[in-house]
Amino acid sequence: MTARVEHEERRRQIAEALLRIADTQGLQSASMRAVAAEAGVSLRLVQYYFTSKEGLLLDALERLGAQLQARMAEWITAAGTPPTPRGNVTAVLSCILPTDAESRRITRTYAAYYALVLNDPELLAKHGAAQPDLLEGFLAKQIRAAQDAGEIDAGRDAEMTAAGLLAMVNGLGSSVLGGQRDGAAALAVLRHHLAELFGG
Amino acid sequence: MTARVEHEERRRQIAEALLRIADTQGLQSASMRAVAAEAGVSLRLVQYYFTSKEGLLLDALERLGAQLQARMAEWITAAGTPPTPRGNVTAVLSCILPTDAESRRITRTYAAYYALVLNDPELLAKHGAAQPDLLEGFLAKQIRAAQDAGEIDAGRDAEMTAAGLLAMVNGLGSSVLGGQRDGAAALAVLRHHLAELFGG
DNA sequence: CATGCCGTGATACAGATGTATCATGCGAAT
DNA sequence: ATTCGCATGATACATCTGTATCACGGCATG
Repeated sequence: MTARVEHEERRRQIAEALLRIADTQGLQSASMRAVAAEAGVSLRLVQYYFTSKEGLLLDALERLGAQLQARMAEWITAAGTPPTPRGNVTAVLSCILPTDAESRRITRTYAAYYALVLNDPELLAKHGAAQPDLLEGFLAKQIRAAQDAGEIDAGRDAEMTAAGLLAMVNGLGSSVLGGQRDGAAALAVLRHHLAELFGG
Repeated sequence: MTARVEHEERRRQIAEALLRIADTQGLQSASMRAVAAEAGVSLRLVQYYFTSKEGLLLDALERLGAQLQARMAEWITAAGTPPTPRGNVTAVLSCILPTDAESRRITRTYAAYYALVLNDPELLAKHGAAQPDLLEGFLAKQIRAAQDAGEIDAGRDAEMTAAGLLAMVNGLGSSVLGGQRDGAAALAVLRHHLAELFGG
């Protein structure tokens, strides 16, 4: 009936169905059956292409990470040529903030995974959890470059500043998802601090 | 058999059992039966003192909020007399960071609730969700006081600075819970930014 | 003394969930 | 042409979950 279907394509289809559910209803609601229905396939197929639910969750998480990375790359190139440290930092940080539909989606879904990982630390181990550290390193490098160019006071600690900025953006994102403020207000807070770090 | 037991005491006992489970195993694992077992009572009693699970969750959340508030009050008074704006800000922010057992517990449990609220926004409505805003207002007031005293550059926007600091602390807390860094490192980042805001 | 409510236990119920099993059709290789 | 493995469907199973029901002993109030 089916003639050797492409596995990767089916896996993508199913994993993205899970991400869609995680975004709109939370990971709690992402049961095997719900994912199957969302993907338009039978429960059996979800079992077939992903042996266990844990496998499905991990695969979808990797795809989510790739999506975020792609978005960051886009925002960096859109920041103008030639790339400047300030442009890169601004692009990466604003791109994480839930300001438009896609970033809201990504942020919400990441938050759902975060909660999952908190009480199932083994899951974290099975996933390359180095992403935040890489980002922090990238930011620190940009800040050092800006210091060398005289745009930022050389007395500042680049690593500390990078860590603080990234944490602030994460916190701002949480406040947006929690309904405490909207994306524009969060962006304003970020811009304010960036303006204070680089020249006004 | 029982002779008119004190309701409030039983409710406290049960709600704290839920908080204990939420801390150690996550809210997912806090089923009615698990809470009953942890509290050392029968399932029926949990049902009796809290009609529904939602009621139990909300009650426990209020208690958690009270615990955090008490901790902040302690840390503020421990910051020295007379209270200074810088002392207050430092106390409140460091007190939220998961650096010791109790703050880890509170932060973890709040994170669990945060995930719950994300995909069940009605729950948020039934709970006084103004807490973060109040905190932000308090911080902004302290910062303005420091500005009046000449400790902070008067050109800064107090509200933006307060929002940024609070978000940063939340983000740092998440990174600690996620295992990216330990409490001491998070505290160092916070201290670095506070030193930059106030004089070194 | 009788009546009725309060606190508690045991158990039932319906639904959901992850996973396993059995079956079947189709295409390719021998 | 037969055989075998891949892709898929239907269904079963054991477990857990929140909630509801039935029952019963004790204490206070009439």
